[in-house]
Order: sequence, then C-alpha cells, then structure tokens
Amino acid sequence: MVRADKTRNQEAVLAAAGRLFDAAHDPDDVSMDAVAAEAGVGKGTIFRGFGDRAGLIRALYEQRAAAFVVQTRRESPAHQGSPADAVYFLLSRLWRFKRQNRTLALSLDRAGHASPYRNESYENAHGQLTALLSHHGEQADFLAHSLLAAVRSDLVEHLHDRPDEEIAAGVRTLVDRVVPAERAR
Amino acid sequence: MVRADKTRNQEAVLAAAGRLFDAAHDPDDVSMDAVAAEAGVGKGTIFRGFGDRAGLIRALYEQRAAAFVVQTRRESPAHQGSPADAVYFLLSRLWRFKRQNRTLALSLDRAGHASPYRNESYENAHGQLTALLSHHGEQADFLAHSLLAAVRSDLVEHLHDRPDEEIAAGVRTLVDRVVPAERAR
DNA sequence: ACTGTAGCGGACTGTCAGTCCGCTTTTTGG
DNA sequence: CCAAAAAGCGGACTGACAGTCCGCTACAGT
Repeated sequence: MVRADKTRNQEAVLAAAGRLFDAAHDPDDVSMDAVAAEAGVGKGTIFRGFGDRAGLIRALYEQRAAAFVVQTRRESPAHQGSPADAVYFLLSRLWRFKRQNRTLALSLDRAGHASPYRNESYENAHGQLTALLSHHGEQADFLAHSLLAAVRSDLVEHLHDRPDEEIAAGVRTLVDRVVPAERAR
Repeated sequence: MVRADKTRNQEAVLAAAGRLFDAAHDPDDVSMDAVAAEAGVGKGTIFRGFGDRAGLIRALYEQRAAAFVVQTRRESPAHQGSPADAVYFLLSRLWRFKRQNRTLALSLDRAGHASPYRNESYENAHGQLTALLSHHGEQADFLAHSLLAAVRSDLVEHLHDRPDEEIAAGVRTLVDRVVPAERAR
C-alpha cells in the first residue's frame, strides 16, 4: 500500500514546480527550496520523491507532454495525409509545446547529462519520426534526430521573436525537403 | 598600454582551462578555482579577464574554433564543387570539431542563456550556410539553423558511440535533401 | 487502540561562482 | 633613474544552492 500523503505530496510538488517554472524567466531562478516552500513540504520530500533536480524536471515535463498530446490529439485531424504532413504536424506541435513551456523546456535541456534525450517523450517522437522516414530511404534514425534538433527548446528560445508564420514556413520547408515527395521513391 | 602581465595571465588561464576541459568528462567537473590553480593565478584574475564562467568558456571555444578553421582549411580541397558539397563539408567539419572538443563544446551549450548562439563561430557558420542556401528557395535562415542544430554538441555526444561512417552518411543524406540538387531549381 | 514502519521536515554540509580590498607590479613622466 | 600613479593581482570571504541526514510524525495493518 502506498501511503496517501506520499501521493498527495508528490502532486503538490509537481503543481508547485509547474507554477514556479511558468512564472520564472530563467530556468535556474527556480530553486528546490522555492519549490518546497511553494508546495508546503520539506525539501527532503522532493528529493525522496524525485531523486534530484533533473528528476523533478523530467517528471514535470513528462506530465505536461502527456497532457499536451492528449489535448492536441483531440483538436487535430484524426489522421494526416502524406507522411510529410504527419511529420510536419508532429514537429509543429513540439514547437508549440516548447513555446508554451519555455522555461521548463529550457530547464530540461540543461538538467544533467544528455538529459533532453533520456526522456520518454523524446523517445516517442524519435520513434514515430523514424518510422515515418524509414519508408523513404536510409538514415531514418539520424534524420529523425536532426528534425527533432530543429525544434530544440533553445532554438525555439533563440527565435522567439520571429512571427509564428515564419517559423511554420521554415519547418514546412525543412520537412518537405527531408521527407521525399510521395512518389519520389 | 596594456600591461604585460595581464596578457601573459590571460594566456595562462586559457591554456590551463583548455587542459582541464580536455581532461574532464563532465563540463562542470571544471571549477573556476581549479582553473585558477592550474594556471597559477588568483581567481580574481580570471573574472577580471573574462567576466564570468561563460565568458571564459566562450573565449576558449572561439580560440579553438579559429585554430580549427585554419587547420582544416589547409588540409582541405581549396574549393568545393556543388553547394551541397560545401554545406556537407562545413557540417562535417563542425561535427569533427565538437567531437574533438567534447567537454568544452558541451560546456558552451550549458553556459548561461542561449549562449550557443551568441558566439562568433556560430554566427559565421550560420552566415555561410544562409548564403549557400539562399540560392535555393526560401527560409534559408531557418534552414541554416536547422542544419546547425543537427550538429549540436549534445547530439554529437548522444551519438558518440555510432561509427563515424554512419554519422557521415546521415549528415550527407540530410544535406542532399535539404540542399536541392544543382539543376532542380 | 497499538505498534512497526514509511515518510516527513528542515537544519546542516560541501561546493562553487562571483566579489572585494589591501598589496604588488608595471608604467609613466619628470 | 626614481617616485608617484595607475593598473592589476590574489585569495579570503559571501551568498546561494543541491543534496543529505536523522529524530520525529502520522499512516496502515491488525
């Protein structure tokens, strides 16, 4: 049996961390002490529940990513047409997510060693992309990494003042070139 | 007049930092105290000369990047054939550089805010790529960022156990698709 | 209710980036 | 060549933060 207070606390911590990351401008403006205080728990509780800072960030990121997938799936066309459309859809969704979760996404990038890749949602996206690309020539694995790199959170951050349409057009062009046209096999 | 000891010290610091980053496995295994000790100067000297940690890292990175350009320019074909070849050449050179300067490159990524982009050598590479791409359709700027993202140091790190040829083939494929073939205009 | 234990809190530790100021070295100009 | 001024130096000091530790609390099973 899992103790009731444990789950309650973990949720409080995630919620508190979410609030603080949303409010913060720079990722490391959010300290663990601050999260503990905001959540109304002791610091030890956080570390017991999430291991370390990176663990907390990852957990929160996963939670949000999962919610985002659910949400966008509802709003979106049930099925996309061409593979290029599907890839574009995936990438622009990721872009949007990272824009909406700016500070959190940046934190993940900087947390620990190679952490942006050790991450369920990255694995997911990479897997989907690889599948979509593997029908169209070699190096699907590497190309999938490249496409995901194009929506890296700090690139999103770097280009944050560009109008949405410009980014969308860029992503579209990239995808159209990388994913060969339907019958170009 | 610039004091002689100042330049001497700055050089000592850069050399020391270089040695330590080369030896370290993880970027933040290199502390400023360690650099000061290795260089045989006081800590204040480093901060006076480079501003902060990010400044030191950037300075060292620039120094190495400049040296690398000089070195590879000597070893390379005087001029590359197609634009795709030129782009491929640039990207694989960057990949090689980041592999050779693993820890340093990773440090730069994590140093301060958006620092991988606030960087002379990034600007250079981005400029060159944009020029090469702009003959072939729109969004050259964004595409240049994307291509550079494909050789981000932590992706290099993430794929460090893949054989060179696999990476090279991946980069080649990416470039061939993103840079339209000569007469495909 | 009673007891064993999982979980809690927050004081404590170690580490590190960055500051500060009295002291030393270099430059300048007489 | 020498003294005064300026520039730079070093390393003790500060503040902040991640992560640990252990005596205490409150939950769950009986």
